[in-house]
Amino acid sequence: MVRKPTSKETARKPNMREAILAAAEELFATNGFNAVSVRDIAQAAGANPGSVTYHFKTKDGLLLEIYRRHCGPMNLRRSELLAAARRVRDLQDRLEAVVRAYVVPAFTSGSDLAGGGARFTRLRAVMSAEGNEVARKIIAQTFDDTSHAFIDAIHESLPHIPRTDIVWRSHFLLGALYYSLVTPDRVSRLSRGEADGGDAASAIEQLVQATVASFQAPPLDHAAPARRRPVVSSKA
Amino acid sequence: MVRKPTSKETARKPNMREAILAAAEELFATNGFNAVSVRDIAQAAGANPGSVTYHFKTKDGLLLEIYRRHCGPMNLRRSELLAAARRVRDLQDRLEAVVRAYVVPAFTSGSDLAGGGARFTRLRAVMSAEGNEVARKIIAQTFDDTSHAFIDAIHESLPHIPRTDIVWRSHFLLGALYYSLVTPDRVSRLSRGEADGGDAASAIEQLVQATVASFQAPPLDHAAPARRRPVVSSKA
DNA sequence: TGATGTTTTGTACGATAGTACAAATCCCAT
DNA sequence: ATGGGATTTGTACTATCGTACAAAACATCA
Repeated sequence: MVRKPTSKETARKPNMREAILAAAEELFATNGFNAVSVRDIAQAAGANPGSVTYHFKTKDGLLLEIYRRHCGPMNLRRSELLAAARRVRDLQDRLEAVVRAYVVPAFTSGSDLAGGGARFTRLRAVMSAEGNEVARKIIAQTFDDTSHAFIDAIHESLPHIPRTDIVWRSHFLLGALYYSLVTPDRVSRLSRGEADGGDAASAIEQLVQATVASFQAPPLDHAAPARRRPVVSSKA
Repeated sequence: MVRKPTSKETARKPNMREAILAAAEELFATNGFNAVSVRDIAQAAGANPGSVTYHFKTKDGLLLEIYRRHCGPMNLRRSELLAAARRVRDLQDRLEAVVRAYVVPAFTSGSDLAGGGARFTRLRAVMSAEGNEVARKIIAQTFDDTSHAFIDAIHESLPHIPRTDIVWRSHFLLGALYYSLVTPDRVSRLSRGEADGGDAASAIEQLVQATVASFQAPPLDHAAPARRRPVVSSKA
């Protein structure tokens, strides 16, 4: 009954619905789910609280729609980049390409929606931290496939590393990624202004290089920890 | 029946106060600050809602007290371990010791309080994600000194890496650390049961090794990205 | 024991939460 | 222009929030 594409393809007035989604996304990503009221969202969107109920029925429904809106495009983008990365010949280069395929869509727009994917990724980080039920369900059934695909791709590039280690390290990657989006100011602060934590390009490059190196670390499955070989040459 | 621990001194009945603190810590760390009501805390502690007000005045005051309770011991522990790590002769070993000195107290008890430091660290992760004001203030003025000390120590072991890169990578470390405590189940799930994300010893070992490798990655300050040399031998 | 200060209990209050719903408004095909 | 569905508005209801506060219960010491 909501469907009414009679003449002009889409809804004639997508403004309000979109504005509410954008406002909610921003507020949730910044303050968490529970700290933001429906009235806050409506006010930020220049809408009436009743409009939120009308379009999304409940507050949970609003969050759900935000996820639905982003998950598809973002995972699609990742799939494309991953497929391209898999075709890289050199194993070393391929590893970096795979990691980049995972990281880049999280920072840049996973879709054509304004604001880019960084906001949505920050939202995911916050929902994850809050243990939000709605988010947890969607995440597990939407992102686990993608995660497995990436883990497999990384494992291909590093066959001698146990899959378990790769899982841990890719988990660290996601944590680092989330945290970089949650508190970018901390980077600026600790670097005494020499780095800008909010600069996506820097964050991506730093994250990719650090992560590639972490994946390349020797496995630690063995009971007796093998003597690690020097990874950085002393040529300075 | 009960020995007398003291005559006057401090609280004669620390039970309730402690129970409230412990319950709040657990609930906040699991569900976030705003999702937990004072009544939830009181019920979990077997106390009356009024007791919370009596002991901590406000909900913010309760959170503040949780931080006060842990920050001191945890930073002390880190200082001790860092001082010991600094005395390690071999640069390679020292780097690992420094990273370990940062990671270990976050997982194991930062004090003698029941439950260990992991719960408090998880709490910090969640508060950070929610942008909690009370937490933000304490964090900046309590942990930044420690963070700088660790960054300096790492920089000592890796003089050829720009400080900016070290800041980024230690930021990633903290993010990975937080995320490991927030959603350990994801590790278990993605590894298909082969790894236990909740096992602190595994998490520490994996995190330390991955992080050490990431710190050792070549710097990327240069405009023209230098061709990275193979880090993993091709003997496999 | 009885007085005294501390802690716990019970309850109440104002504010705000999510949501429901009727009335008002808007847009487009007729 | 106009009728009718889609949207927006305004408002109200109930639940729960954080907090305050008086009374009850308790522990300690003269």
